[in-house]
Amino acid sequence: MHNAEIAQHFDELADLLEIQGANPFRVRAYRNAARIVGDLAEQVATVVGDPARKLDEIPGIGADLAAKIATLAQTGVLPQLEELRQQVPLGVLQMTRIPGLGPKKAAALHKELGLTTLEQLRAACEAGQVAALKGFGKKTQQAILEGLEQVATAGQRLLLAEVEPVALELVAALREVPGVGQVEPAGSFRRRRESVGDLDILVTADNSADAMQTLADHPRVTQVLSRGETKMRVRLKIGLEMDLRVVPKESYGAALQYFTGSKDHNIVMRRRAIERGLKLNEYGLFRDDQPVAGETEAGVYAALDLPCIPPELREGRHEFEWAEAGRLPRLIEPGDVQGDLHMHTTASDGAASIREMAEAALARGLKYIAITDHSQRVSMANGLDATRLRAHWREIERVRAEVPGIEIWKGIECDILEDATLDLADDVLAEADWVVAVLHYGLKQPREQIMQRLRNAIRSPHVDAIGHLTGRMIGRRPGADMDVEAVLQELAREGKMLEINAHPSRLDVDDITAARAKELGIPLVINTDSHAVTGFDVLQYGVHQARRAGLEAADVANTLAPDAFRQLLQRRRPPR
DNA sequence: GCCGTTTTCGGCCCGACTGTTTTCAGTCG
Repeated sequence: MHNAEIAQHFDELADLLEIQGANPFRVRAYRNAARIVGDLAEQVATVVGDPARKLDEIPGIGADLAAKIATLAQTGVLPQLEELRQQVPLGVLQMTRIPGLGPKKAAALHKELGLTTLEQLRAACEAGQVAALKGFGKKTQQAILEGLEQVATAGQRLLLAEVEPVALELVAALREVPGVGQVEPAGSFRRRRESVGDLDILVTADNSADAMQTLADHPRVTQVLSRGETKMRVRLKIGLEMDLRVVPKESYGAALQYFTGSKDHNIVMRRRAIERGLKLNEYGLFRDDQPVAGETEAGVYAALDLPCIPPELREGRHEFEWAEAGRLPRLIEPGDVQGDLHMHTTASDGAASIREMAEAALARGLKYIAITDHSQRVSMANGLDATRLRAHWREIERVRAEVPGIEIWKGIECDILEDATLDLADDVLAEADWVVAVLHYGLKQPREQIMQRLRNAIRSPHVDAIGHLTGRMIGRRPGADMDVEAVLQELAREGKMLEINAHPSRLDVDDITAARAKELGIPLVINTDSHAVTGFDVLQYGVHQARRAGLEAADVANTLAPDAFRQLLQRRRPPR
């Protein structure tokens, strides 16, 4: 069983235990374990099979959880979970997805009214039975009825790039409000996660009323869900919920730290505060109610003996370990990138010519690009066969003279076919300056066939890098089933590069895989996969993903100057 | 269920808002 599935099992176990009223800290241990396993780059199944490796050496995993992980990895079944599923009906678990209904209330509905499905819950609400229950009332009953509708059209996470324009618009509107000081988006948006589940915006002001009214009246907002003195929650038209928090300016740093999260990161921060006889909350860092820090984020970290950890690293993974050891990476920045090695032109499915792409890249400060149109298999995208490709490359050579100041490389995005061969012959690929090999078709093939395809591609002397490794589309389709660790080992062995595809719906490879690639010394390349001159704008998303992986400029090959990149390529290429 | 230069037992992050309550539990982030 894969890590992601193991994580899901532990989360479900935690949900079920919570409904049964188990010790909340025990529940947290399971949730913790779900997150830890989900974040592991390596498949636990391989660790379990290795007698030299021990799962319970991972912080947060003790003897008991290690045994349960091993059971799940090997058998795919956890007896304790099966037993809980018998005891708690699925419908009761589903009730906790209704906003405002938590494990306690769901358990009460089950116990007091014998409800086991969402349909029964609806009927009980309509019959007025729920309002009569102790701890419930008319408003709760009405909220459940409305919540049942929402569960049907469940609020999905949105892509970071979908949320960004709306967030920036709301920030701009709040900055206009008289009396408002700083306005800053926080939460997973500030951590630059690939998708955002809800938006958090922090405001400093002595009086929250005007900021809250501005938000309530904003055309992007459809409904005010709750509104207090310092906190307001609204629903946005794009389908996301948003929290507005208002704090005084002396609390800005502490509040920004707190609302940026992640939850796991903050738990460690607060524990550090306690260890030092301090208390940390969103208003500041206090010793005996006297403020020690709070105005700036850096001040809060410094008072806890830490450098200011970049938001992208605040996931409760390795950031504290790195910070303590003085090994916090100097994260890559968008301006570090000098080349872009994955883009399309009108020769296949792009919207711009070679020259237009080169000029747009030059205008953005790039020093080199590789034109990588599709290979013939991608007929839908007008993919190139050998003849057309060679003509295209001659055209590239011609355009080089027209656009000085930028190097234009003859590249190809070569499909790795379903039968594990490459879409173009070796003699053609050998003429390319840059070959990025990718999976487009047959993503649902069995894992072993996918692995065979990737192995063959990586071992080809003509392939320089693997592009959008899994083929996933975030929130729309999963990637191909593969043993990522084995792929990375193969890349490291063969000295090949790995792409971080910057397109916001791909961001493939993800942060965890990129971090593991760095550990193995595999050079990453961040590419935009542009299909138009505006395509270059997505570079920042790839860089943010790299930052979340803890990558420095030195870990990303296309931060090199053109000559240095070419040398790196030559060193890593086997003789052709 | 995890963890230990305060501890192998007894802790485990902290506060806002709502609704149902007359002082607080549940939910959420």
